[in-house]
Amino acid sequence: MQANRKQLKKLNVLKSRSDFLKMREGKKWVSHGLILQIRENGTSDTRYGLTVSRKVDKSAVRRNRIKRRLRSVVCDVLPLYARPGVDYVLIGRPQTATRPYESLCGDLKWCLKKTGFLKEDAA
RNA sequence: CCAGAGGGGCGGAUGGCCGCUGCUUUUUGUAAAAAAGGUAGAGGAAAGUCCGGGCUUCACGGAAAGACGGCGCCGGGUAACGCCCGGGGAAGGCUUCAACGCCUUUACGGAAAGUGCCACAGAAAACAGACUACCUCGUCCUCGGACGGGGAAAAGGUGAAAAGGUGCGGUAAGAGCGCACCGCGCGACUGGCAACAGGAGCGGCACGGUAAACCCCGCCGGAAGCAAGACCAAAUAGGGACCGCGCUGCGGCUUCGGCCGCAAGGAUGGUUUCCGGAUCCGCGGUCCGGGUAGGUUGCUAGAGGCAAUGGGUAAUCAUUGCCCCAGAUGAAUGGCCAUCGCCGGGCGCGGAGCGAUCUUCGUCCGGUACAGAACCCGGCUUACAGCCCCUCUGGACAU
Repeated sequence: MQANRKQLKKLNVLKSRSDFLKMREGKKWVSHGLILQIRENGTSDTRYGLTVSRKVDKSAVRRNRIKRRLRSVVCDVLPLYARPGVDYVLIGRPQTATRPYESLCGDLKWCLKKTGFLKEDAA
């Protein structure tokens, strides 16, 4: 289920604060391990961003671990299952640090399916 | 061997698949860049942001004073410190008949520069004091008391603290009133760089505590911070300069290029027309400066590490040699998995022992901390699963 390298290169990172604020206009779906915000960006690029606020965990070490696991999930799932030309923002939850990795990948696919952005040709 | 105290150190390992950031090599490519390989990549506290610096900007630069803030035994270390090391004083604890000694703590300058405060109790508490009881004199009388004058700080009671303590002399009773010892103050002189220590002799004893109360004295401090600062600079709006075309009427001004005000007109908008209203009064092009998003830089070779030798009780310093050791920026240094360590507990076989119990090995379960560089150093404080080393104390065993 690993994505190959060519597909990974298409992923860009959301950086500016205004991009994140625009995500409020898009769709949102909550799963057990993560929250997905989704919005079409009008280009052919697939972009993603991560949000783990201080509300989730006060410890910077555990917040960084949550972000690293989410980034890994994004690299494994998005190139294969997500439609291009869309911005994705994953929001961490306290359970993200301890939930099994396979379940986290399943959570992201579930959110894609529920928001209607799952790629049609992916099984 | 076990337990405790103090000091110092370490802060899991190996492998597989897939990734991230910097530097670098080769190949491809006009270039941008891409691919493959190599190499480096979180901490003892990176944390809290509490002190001290470097660095940057502000004031042209410097000095002094005042205000404000901080610090405060002495000597040393340091770029500097409120930090560190050594020493001294004081307080507390242990041992001891006691001293000596050992350990711990310590914002520890000045109370004869001045001001303030010292509750309650008590007769009296800071220019300190006669309540009871003591001694004596006088008067009265119911003959042992009452009242009045005086002497006395020895006794009682109060308090955190009561005018040096004990003994002898002395006295009407007493009192450093006198003497001895102890305490206290001043102190020649001696030791020490100093803080300070010892102390001949002198003084009948006065001069309470509190400065984390005001204050006084000495020393230090300009302010803000890498979101500092420097550079490049899109879109949009707005500013300025120049060029080309356009510029109705009236009035005013004029440096004769034009400009301003009013009216008319035009443009925008609406499916069309008319009426009314709103907004605007030039349009196009080129260039310039400020400056936002964004980007580059500052950004890691430094009060740097490691080793040896030497000086010093130590903190630490000097010399020589070797080494280059994170630079991210919605923020890299990882994600997943396997095996093994380490610690705790259960079970099983075996071993030691009379026994309590201890233990090799195997197996199962649980745990494996605190915590993430953000310009960089020196400290302090706080958090921390476990493990190792040294010193001391107590206990057990053996001799």
